[in-house]
Amino acid sequence: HKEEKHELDPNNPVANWIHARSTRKKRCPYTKYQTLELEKEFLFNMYLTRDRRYEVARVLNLTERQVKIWFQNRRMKMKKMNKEKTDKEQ
Amino acid sequence: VMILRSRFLDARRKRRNFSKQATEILNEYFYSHLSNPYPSEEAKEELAKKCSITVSQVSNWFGNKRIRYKKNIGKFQEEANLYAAKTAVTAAH
DNA sequence: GGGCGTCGTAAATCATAGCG
DNA sequence: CCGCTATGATTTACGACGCC
Repeated sequence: HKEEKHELDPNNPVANWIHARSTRKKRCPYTKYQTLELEKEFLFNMYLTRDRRYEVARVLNLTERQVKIWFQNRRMKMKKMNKEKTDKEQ
Repeated sequence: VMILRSRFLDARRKRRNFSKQATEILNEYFYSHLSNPYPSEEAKEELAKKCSITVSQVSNWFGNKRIRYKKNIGKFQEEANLYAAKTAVTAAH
């Protein structure tokens, strides 16, 4: 489930690969404090309510979108860690 | 507490480079699928088994390989030729 | 039907293995 | 032993698609 429009260029195989959109925001590592607070919030609950998200974003000086995506990524990380843990036990 | 936990998590970054044979297998797949180096989940599982590493590690390897190859195709030209020749030989048999 | 969910990934960055 | 770079892993940010 992953196809984007692209034109063929036999001389450059890379031309067929997925391109990042030029409008994409550059990755900006969060501070220790921001990460710590996000982790605490995640410990409290894995899913954010609308106003909890607003509050966290305000306090940490992040956008609501960044907070939403951070939680999505954090849930994926947890899932991966759980899988590795259960895989190891079999 | 969180500090200790984060140190513990960072400790997981301890790693060894993959074996020569594993790298060989991954590179063979990569260069023989250069026009679309995105192994399916099943292909990843097979590669993981052959390389004695996890599926996650296979995904990491392809992610790193794609971006590093794309960033500097010239640097990998020799390697690309090597594996192209190698797969040509095995195909001839 | 817009907004949030997962999934797979790009790209940058981190941490260190290991070579010269 | 040391500095540097190659390499494996982790962290942000998003597109594609799903569901309600």
